[in-house]
Amino acid sequence: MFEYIDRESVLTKSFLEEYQSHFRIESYPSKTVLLAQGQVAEKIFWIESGCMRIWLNKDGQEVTFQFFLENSLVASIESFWQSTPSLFTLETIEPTTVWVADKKDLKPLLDKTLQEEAYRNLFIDAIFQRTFDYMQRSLSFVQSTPEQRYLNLVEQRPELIKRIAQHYIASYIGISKVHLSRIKKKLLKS
Amino acid sequence: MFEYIDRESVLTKSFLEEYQSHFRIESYPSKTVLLAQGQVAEKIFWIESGCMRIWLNKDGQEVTFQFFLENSLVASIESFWQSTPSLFTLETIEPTTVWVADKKDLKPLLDKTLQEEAYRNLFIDAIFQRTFDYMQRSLSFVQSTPEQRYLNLVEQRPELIKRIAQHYIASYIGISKVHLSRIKKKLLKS
DNA sequence: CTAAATTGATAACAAATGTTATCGCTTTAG
DNA sequence: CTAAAGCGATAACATTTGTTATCAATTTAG
Repeated sequence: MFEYIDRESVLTKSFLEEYQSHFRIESYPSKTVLLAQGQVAEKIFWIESGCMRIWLNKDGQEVTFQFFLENSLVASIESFWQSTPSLFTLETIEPTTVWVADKKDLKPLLDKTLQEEAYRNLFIDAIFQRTFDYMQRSLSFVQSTPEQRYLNLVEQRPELIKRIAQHYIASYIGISKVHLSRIKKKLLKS
Repeated sequence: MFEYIDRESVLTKSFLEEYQSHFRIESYPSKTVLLAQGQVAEKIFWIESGCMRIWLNKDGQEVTFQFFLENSLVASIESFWQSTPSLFTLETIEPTTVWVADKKDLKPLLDKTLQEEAYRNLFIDAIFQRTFDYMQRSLSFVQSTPEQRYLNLVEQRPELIKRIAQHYIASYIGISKVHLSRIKKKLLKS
């Protein structure tokens, strides 16, 4: 886990060791719910291998809002940060191995880390990046057709297209699975 | 301008005075472009009175992405923070009076402010709030029908519905102006 | 004050998208 | 290994949504 972070960040070794001490490794089969819609997120996950999605209920149908692959940090971020009931259910969609930590252990350490200017700036940039990602996502709905959204995904996140069942992709794009199938057929012809 | 901030934040008087010294007041008529799509944002605005929107071009049509009313801080946030070309055009939609500051003057002051824990936490919370807002917006497109998105707006931002022309609202919701008119008619009947 | 522009509603039609059901083909569980 | 579940394609049909054009009412610019 931390070999990866090390390549990407300026976190020093001592910080890393402190963080690592709070994480434990766990494995789950596919379709395991790690956080249910309505619960408050008390844990954070680092995906070592496998894949998850967050989804929510829309008139009895599951709508997928986001995917997470290995080497990413996952939490129901708004629930984790604000201690509000999660809007989403977090569920594995492949057999998945993660590093888990409890929020109560991590929070003091994070506050300490943010005292230091370099880390603080990294942290702020990371949140901003998240903001821009969501902005782009919102934008894609008013700016692009479903076909364009699919093509963007093919270009920008080809791993998702390869690994993830098509009906999940469809709801992520905001269309029905039948319609996505039609779009693919049309694209094949042209 | 700063009377307002004062009520809402923990900024001390000395900080406020330093910030205020960088702002100047300006007024524009309706339909004034303050930042064009493709330019890098070098200014930040505090709206004293009036109303703006940010929009972008979609196949020759203007699509409205966001509105800003008085007492809010406005910039093409991703352009301002990352110094990248703005995705949006910022334009007034009413006669508008703003406080303006230049990014080059504000940045050093902001860095200094963020040294202090209380301000830093405020700042981080503010960015997170922005993230959650965009998350909700993305979510609304996969989770809700256009009619539900309109009703949410009526409930949560009634000022927008009252003040802003319907065709702007329509593109903000992600539908055509004709369709919004139809939705309103249907709602009247029920 | 007056002409021009903007706004919101509406109709008629076209295109996009959803729903339901069916059918092979994989994959998974036991 | 075998039965069950999951998956992707497809067809038929219903519904939603977009497009274009028109009109009356209102607002704006000069």
